[in-house]
Amino acid sequence: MPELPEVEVSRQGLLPYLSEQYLVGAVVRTPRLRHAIPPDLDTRLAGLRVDAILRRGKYLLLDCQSTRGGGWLLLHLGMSGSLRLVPPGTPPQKHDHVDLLFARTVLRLRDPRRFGALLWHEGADVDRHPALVDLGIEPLSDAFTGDWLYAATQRRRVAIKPLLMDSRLVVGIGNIYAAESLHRAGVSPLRRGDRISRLRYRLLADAIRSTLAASIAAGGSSVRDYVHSDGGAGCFQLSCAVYGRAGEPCPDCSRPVRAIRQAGRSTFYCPRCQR
DNA sequence: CGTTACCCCTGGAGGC
DNA sequence: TGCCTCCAGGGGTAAC
Repeated sequence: MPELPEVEVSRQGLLPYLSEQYLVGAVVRTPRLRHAIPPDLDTRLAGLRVDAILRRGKYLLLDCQSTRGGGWLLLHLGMSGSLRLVPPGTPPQKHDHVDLLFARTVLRLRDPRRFGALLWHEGADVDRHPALVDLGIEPLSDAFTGDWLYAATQRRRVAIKPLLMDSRLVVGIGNIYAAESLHRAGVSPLRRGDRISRLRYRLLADAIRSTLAASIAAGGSSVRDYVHSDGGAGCFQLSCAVYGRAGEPCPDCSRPVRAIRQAGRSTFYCPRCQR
């Protein structure tokens, strides 16, 4: 569920509550999600202060440095993860796997499918963590342009849609935003990466940036104690043009949206508007 | 090397 | 009501 916008909205929602706050411990109810949760998490975190919350791709990074052995907490929400802030003592519900305990609040991780992750990185330079070291460009960075995409895909024969979802190329674009960005740019999800013009890559980069930014802006207004969500409405707060709309009319040309499968994932697109 | 297939896990929807 | 199948917003790994 969470793609880049949802993670970024969670980051912004957590920031005012957790920055400069001291951790007092952790409660781990489930030994492993995608990976094993650090077994000594409770003692390791006690006394550390959250100095910053960053995002890299779909990872949330809590900077917990200290003069004596601090590090970084890496959080990934997988397909079904969500975070919320609850008062201390709030009884956990099903799939509430981990609590990060602060003096006056609890950050609670819920993840029914357990595809998420909670990792610890010892030391200061979190970019060297194995989960982050091979990640690609940030789509909201200034360096992410149509020209960059064009240059990076000249030897890629794979279809553009799975290419956009490859986090070693560009991070944060999941199944929904890949479909929506391609529709907005008028590019077929089936088109090979090395067969898209520079001009159309510029349209695509702009579409990715604006789609992600609009979703962040829409989500940013609704965050309080409940830090993102199960996004049940689909594309977070925004409505989707094609995702999940097989057979419905394309908003631009009214012809039916087509559903196919690519690399094991569903793809939605308009065969008329997207070439 | 690039690319595909499969796996991890639970829950909801829909068919029978 | 139950049981079955299929599907789901992610990503890591093995195999071709």
